[in-house]
Amino acid sequence: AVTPLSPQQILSSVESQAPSPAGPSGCGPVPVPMSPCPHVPTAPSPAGPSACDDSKTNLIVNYLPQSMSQEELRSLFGSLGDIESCKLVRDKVTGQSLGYGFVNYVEAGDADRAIGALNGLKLQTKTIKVSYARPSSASIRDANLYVSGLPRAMGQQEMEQLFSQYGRIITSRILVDQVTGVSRGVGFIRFDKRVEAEEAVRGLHGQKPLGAAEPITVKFANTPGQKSGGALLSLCPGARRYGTLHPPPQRFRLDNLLNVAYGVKRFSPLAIEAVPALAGVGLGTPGAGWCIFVYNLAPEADESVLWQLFGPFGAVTNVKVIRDFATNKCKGFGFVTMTNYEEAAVAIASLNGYRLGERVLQVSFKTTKQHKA
DNA sequence: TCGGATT
Repeated sequence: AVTPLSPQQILSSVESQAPSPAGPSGCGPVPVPMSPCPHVPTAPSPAGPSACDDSKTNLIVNYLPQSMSQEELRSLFGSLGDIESCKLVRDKVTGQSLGYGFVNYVEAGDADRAIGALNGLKLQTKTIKVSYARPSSASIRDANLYVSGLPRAMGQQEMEQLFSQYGRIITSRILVDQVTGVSRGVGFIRFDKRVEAEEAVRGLHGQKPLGAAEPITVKFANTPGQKSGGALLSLCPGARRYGTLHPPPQRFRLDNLLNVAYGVKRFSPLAIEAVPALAGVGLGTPGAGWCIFVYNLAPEADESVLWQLFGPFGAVTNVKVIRDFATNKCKGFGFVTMTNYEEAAVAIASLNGYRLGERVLQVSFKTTKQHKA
């Protein structure tokens, strides 16, 4: 039972925020699936060409803060006019906000004013995007592509230029390293139409961009919500069978940090997002985190070892054992991604030099890929 | 002895 914030409360909370850490696209790091408008007449519409035309009243709102509820969305947009319907899109399984929603006004003029008034509004750590929703249609579904192997020097504009020959691009993004801002060589392209995306896969998958050393891969993106498996294991890292290992006596906790630094009385997602230094490190920020290199794993080592070693130190979002392709044996190293810097640092300090059977682990933050001399 | 990557 959360009391919805009034628009004034939401807006006033904006004033105390630091500027949004916008990426190259000028937008926050939330997932931005563009989905068809959920406002679809279920009954045959009455005669008349404009009877079911929402194109001038129905808005899609992207980059909503994770914590914003449908009621808050309605409250914010309701301040600009009467709302016919309002829908925050949530994950089917978890009920978590997917960070976007739809607002359908009664009057087209209000929708137009809402774009002018609310597009670009900073809410907590996000900069919301307000635009007309495209009509719901099967042809715009599954039009989102995942691209990897991009040259590090390629920017968003350049990537769009490469793909735009296949159709109208709705959104694009290149993922960047959270510290250096350097491209991670992977990105997303959403086309207006699925057939355009299909053509782009046919035309660009395995191709080398002009001047590039490596070919890119182009495939349909995973639907948001499917995470890399095993995350739940980190919640029950009970195993101690690798010897005496002492998890940090003093766990670093977000709520403690907040209490100390900001005098916040209790833990809440809203409070996390209100703290600039912690922005984007909460739950639901896939792809972010601190990557840790683990060396001297046994050939038989598997992912569960890494979960068990690192889980006690805090939030682990991903683990990976690197294996030889032919033998499927571990090549002696692996990677662990942890959400919080402090927890990662404690894990490294605790596990570097840790004896695992006959082996002594070397654990450090991952370095940048070394290139040959 | 530092991958592949999924907003």
